[in-house]
Amino acid sequence: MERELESLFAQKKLRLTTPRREVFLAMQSSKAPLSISELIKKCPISERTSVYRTIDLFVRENIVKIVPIGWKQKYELTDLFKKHHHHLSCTKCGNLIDIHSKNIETVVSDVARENGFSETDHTFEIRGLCRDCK
Amino acid sequence: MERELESLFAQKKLRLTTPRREVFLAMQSSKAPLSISELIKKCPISERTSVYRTIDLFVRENIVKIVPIGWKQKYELTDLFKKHHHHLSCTKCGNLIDIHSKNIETVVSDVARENGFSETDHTFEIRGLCRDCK
DNA sequence: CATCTTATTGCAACAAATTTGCAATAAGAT
DNA sequence: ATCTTATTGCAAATTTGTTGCAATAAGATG
Repeated sequence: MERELESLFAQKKLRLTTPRREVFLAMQSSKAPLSISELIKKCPISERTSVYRTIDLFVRENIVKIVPIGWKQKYELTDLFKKHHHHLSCTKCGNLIDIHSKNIETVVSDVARENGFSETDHTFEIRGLCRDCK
Repeated sequence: MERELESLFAQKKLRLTTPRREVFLAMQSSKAPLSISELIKKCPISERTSVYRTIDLFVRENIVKIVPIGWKQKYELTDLFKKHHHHLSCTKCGNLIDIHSKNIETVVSDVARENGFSETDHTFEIRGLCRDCK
């Protein structure tokens, strides 16, 4: 998997540097999406500035995507690394549940088609109380 | 409708001040959701600070809700003032299309129920190219 | 393996966005 | 018309994000 990273970067002709490795591993080891400030905390070896630059790079290179979670922008690995999914977000305990729903995807493409839209990306989130909190 | 505003505020026991009136009217007169900086520009009478405070209040009071649009946080009046809808967002021309889809709502409640979630709110956006841009 | 080239880093300085404290003001109650 | 107190405007502080540049280290080359 360290292996995997190397070939990924080689393929994209990007240098595999310390901050890039650190940021990628931080993202990979987190079960939930991370905000920039969380990411900066999780990457103590790298300068703040480098984390910003790295995450920008990762977004451009389609390694990481931006997801809006509970009204904040967060980052998570793209579908290349993690199966496409959406989130249920508990507003009480803050927990996130990953969901994989065929129906959501169907609605997305139906709505896009009906409106003559060529979809590149979509966002879906449900907020509320989870089983335990309600 | 100015009438409407007054009774709304009276009901919530909030003072109807100049910044609150200005922010509300700005939101109401805009067809698309607004970012804070757009809102500040649209509210020249009120201090920047007051716009921040007002929008926070409006969110707390469920007058305004936050919507993620094209990776930015924007604000728009809640369903109390504008029929519930979602957005198609063109990444080329920046245009927004409002959509009212029964199917989306169905999927939302199905998914929530299946996961023992009691839904309070949800987010849905499709990004891509609109009819004209593709 | 040593050397070379050049992308990337760290740091410091800057700029922008957001928050806070507080005295002055003005809503709305009496 | 007066009083009480929430809210405002303003200035200062803080936090968040950006930029320029010299030093460094990836990875290419011989």
